Amino acid sequence: MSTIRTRFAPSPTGNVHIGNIRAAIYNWLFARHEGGQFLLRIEDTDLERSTPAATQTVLDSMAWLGLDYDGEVLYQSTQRAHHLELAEQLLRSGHAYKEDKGGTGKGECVIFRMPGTDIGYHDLVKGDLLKKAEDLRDFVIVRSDGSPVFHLGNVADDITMGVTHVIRGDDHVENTFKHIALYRALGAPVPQFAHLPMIVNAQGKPYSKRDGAAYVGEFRERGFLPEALFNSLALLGWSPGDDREVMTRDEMVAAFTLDRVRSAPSQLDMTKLLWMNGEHMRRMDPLAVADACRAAMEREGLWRDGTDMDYFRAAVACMGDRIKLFPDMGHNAAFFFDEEFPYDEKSVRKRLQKPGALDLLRDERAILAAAPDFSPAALDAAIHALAEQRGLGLGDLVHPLRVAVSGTGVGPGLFEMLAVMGRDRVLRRIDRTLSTYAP
RNA sequence: GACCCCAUCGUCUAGAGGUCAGGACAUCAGGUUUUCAUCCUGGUAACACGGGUUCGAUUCCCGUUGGGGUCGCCA
Repeated sequence: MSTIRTRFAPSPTGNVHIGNIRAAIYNWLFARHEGGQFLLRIEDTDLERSTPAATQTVLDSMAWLGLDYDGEVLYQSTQRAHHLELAEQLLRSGHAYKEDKGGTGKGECVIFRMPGTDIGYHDLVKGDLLKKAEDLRDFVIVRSDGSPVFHLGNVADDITMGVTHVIRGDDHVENTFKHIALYRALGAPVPQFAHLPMIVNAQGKPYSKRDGAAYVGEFRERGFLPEALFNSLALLGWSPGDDREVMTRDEMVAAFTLDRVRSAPSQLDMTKLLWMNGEHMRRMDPLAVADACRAAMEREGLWRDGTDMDYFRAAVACMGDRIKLFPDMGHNAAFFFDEEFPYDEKSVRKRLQKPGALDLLRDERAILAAAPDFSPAALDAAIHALAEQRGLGLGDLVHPLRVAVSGTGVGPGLFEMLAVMGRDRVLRRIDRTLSTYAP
């Protein structure tokens, strides 16, 4: 009774590419679905780039997305002696030989000898794949400076970790034939392989930094929800088979199978990701949404110390669907917290600088000052009554008032917004507006 | 160049011989609304091409075209 084991084996470079993290997500999803284990190996053999900070970036990205791994992290750099030992073993068994490859004078390296036969395997997403013997070449497994090469370390560590399913990007399919030969020569069971199509840009080329946000950290900084990025990335190449799209982690775990993974590359649609983010936000607890907005605003330096949390939460709730990303609270709703909010010139011209507009605003102020109750319904009734009394449309009263208290022509429903702001604040703002624009 | 992979609306996808080719995002047109965002209704929009196989191909096979990947003492 062997249990399924998958792994994510990134080399820490300081950034985690979305294509890479998607591979991690699929490994995680598959392991969780099968009740198996999801392991983590850091391929830190490139000492130049593999700094502690770079490794921490990988760990942070995974934690943020909820990709919890089983057991201890295996740092590949600790396995060097073992890798070299395996190379010796291959040398002894005749599966490898030493040679000054290319006669460059760099010294002898260890080269793996391909078996000279065709090698085929069944890829869990691409189907049956075969490579003819003549298309398979011997390859270096230990450099002349004595360091093990990727292929050897990768296979050796997967054997050590007992990995049963290797799920990775399809830029590795060609390597797979080499790896299979290595497993066999080492007398180890060959794992199952599943190669994922890449995430591409509109030109069909690998999606990169130039195409927009390409690293997990960037999505986090922009204020995306990890659930939304997880969901979107999972759906890029996989679908549950029904029409569900907005899904929880648990739902995806329950539905995930490798045979439903497509083998054609796909593009990440930022607009749909934004929509997905909104969907997940709407499913969140309102208090958590407010906290996340605050955190995002703090990150961007938009948070004002001393802001009353109850007022902040009410304001967030009032903004509702208008917030697509958490930082939007700071971008589009700053007027809630800023008594010196700027006035949108166009709105002022259109709503406040028309004949009689300011007089009307004074009347509205009087009514608001006298309103027995500052609830949305009561305010609605009061302003409605004034409109009726003057024979005006509701808009004639609503628009100037909105600009007077928020400086902008767009925002939440006026009466809800006034109720959240409260009488004192509203009156103060009207006074400011009046003194600013009164002739 | 050699080897390999891929091909359904603009995008993400469902589809595993017979469907009005379905859904989502985007888009367009109405409706609701004090604005915006929502929300509701409806619409436009796809099987790359050519051969087969079959009573019947989006679906199976071959080819063409197009796109991509790999060909390191990188990972």
